[in-house]
Amino acid sequence: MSKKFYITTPIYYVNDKPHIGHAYTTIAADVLARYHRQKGDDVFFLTGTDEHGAKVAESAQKAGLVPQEFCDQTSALFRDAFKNLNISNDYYIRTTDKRHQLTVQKFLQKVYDHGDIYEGVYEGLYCVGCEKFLTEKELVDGLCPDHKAAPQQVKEKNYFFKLKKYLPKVQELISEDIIKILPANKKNEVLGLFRQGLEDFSVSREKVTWGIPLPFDKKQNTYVWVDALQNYISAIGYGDDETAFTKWWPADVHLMAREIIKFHAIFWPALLLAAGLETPKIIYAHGFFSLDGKKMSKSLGNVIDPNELVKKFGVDATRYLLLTQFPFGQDGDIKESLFAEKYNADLANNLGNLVSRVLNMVEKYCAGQSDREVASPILLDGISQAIESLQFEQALKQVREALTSANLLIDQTKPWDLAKEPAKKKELDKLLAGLVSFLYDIATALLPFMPSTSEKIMGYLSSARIIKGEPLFKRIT
RNA sequence: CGCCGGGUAGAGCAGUGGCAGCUCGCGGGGCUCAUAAUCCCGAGGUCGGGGGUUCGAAUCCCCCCCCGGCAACCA
Repeated sequence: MSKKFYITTPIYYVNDKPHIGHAYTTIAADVLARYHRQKGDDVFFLTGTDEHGAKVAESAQKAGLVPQEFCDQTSALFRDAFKNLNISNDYYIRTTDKRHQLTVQKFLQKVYDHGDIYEGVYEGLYCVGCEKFLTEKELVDGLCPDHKAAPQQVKEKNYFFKLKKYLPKVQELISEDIIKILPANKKNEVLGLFRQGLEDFSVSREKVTWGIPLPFDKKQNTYVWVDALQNYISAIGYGDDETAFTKWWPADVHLMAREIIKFHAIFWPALLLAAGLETPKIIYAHGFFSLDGKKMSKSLGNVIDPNELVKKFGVDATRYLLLTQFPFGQDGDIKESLFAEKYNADLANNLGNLVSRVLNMVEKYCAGQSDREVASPILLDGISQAIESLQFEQALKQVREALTSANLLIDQTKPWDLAKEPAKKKELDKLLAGLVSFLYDIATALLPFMPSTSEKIMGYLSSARIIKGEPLFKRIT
């Protein structure tokens, strides 16, 4: 019986265009999804877009669109970007989907009936011009930066979730790794949040018009985070398709960037407990990019569009380059100028050229005939282990090292000399068969990372008459 | 004392107790199957600073300096 594997990315807020950070998380999730499929697991891989909230409504207005149209447009940008990156998600959820909205209402009703949502008062600084609450941080000299006006202290009726009631339980689940938070330093960070103290949080907004109405008070809309988190259960049929839901839930991995870990590690499990559901197994928070030492931000104008990378390097190289910049769990700096360098060194020279030289020799010296041997468990096991612990750069490093040693082996054994002596034909055949098998293993290992390249290599090697073919990665000059 | 990262060769980064490594770049050499690719040798490091633990520290502990991020609604 095959194991089920349910993996998610965060759903991306449509207030922004897809950038390299979105691509990074989604590619990583895709690698895991493809790896598990390759292993024979039954995989459900979810990604999508988060579309409600005041900011979206505001952006829509600026764009001269009604919110739904605006969301349709931006959500499509994400969908296209992921298609470009060869992302193999099984479902693409949008929080404006009818099915999702119904789920959110069912879920909240359940929590409400359970007595864990109560009426309270939200107090904050409200800017009439923006028609929304501002945080202290957003203010400039105590004024709204857009309207140059002092915000008013305003109270509104809100519904609150009894987070505090569930904190001890959630803390226990995290401490005991029932909810496993990775990497380990992120677990410590989350446990630190418990020590600093956490308050009940508001699950609704009275003045935000673009959202899902609360089932028990239609005048209020669901707070966007509460809405968003539930994508993980609505996508697999909570309250709608019990068979599917039972099959997939709980999630095996929620993958995300580190800035949203609190919502996933604390708020989300607490809400799930209140609704009587299981908590996710692993919450993995990866690092952030900085670009040339600067924080990636729209105002600095240093945001990289993943579509541009794909145009320049191709899909597989883009996937490879993003995952090999720095260890997955940490933050790291990247320089766009180094991409081409790494592309040439690792992909064109090391991998691409090795494939070329092997294929060419088989074509020339063996009339395109070569037998393949069985896979080498040592190489593949090491790589599997690295992938399962989400050490993608480690996995790819092992591939790189293997390629280097194969290049060395060719130089040492000099097949071109063997080819000159008919007496050594057998030795030559055996050598090349070994290399062909080796490349097949490499292609197997690379399948989750670079699916098209991997298939291309396998195709070349499996052909009845092996020929040199086209270079896998052309050098960039 | 707010919390969390980071500071390792010219550049970019691995490495969490046992001779300091990888990629690029640089200098020299080899090979010719291959995408001017590949392979070998070499130069280049007080592992931010100081103190401590240890037979042994980039790695563990303490103090300090510098850089970045987070600090309740930021996807």
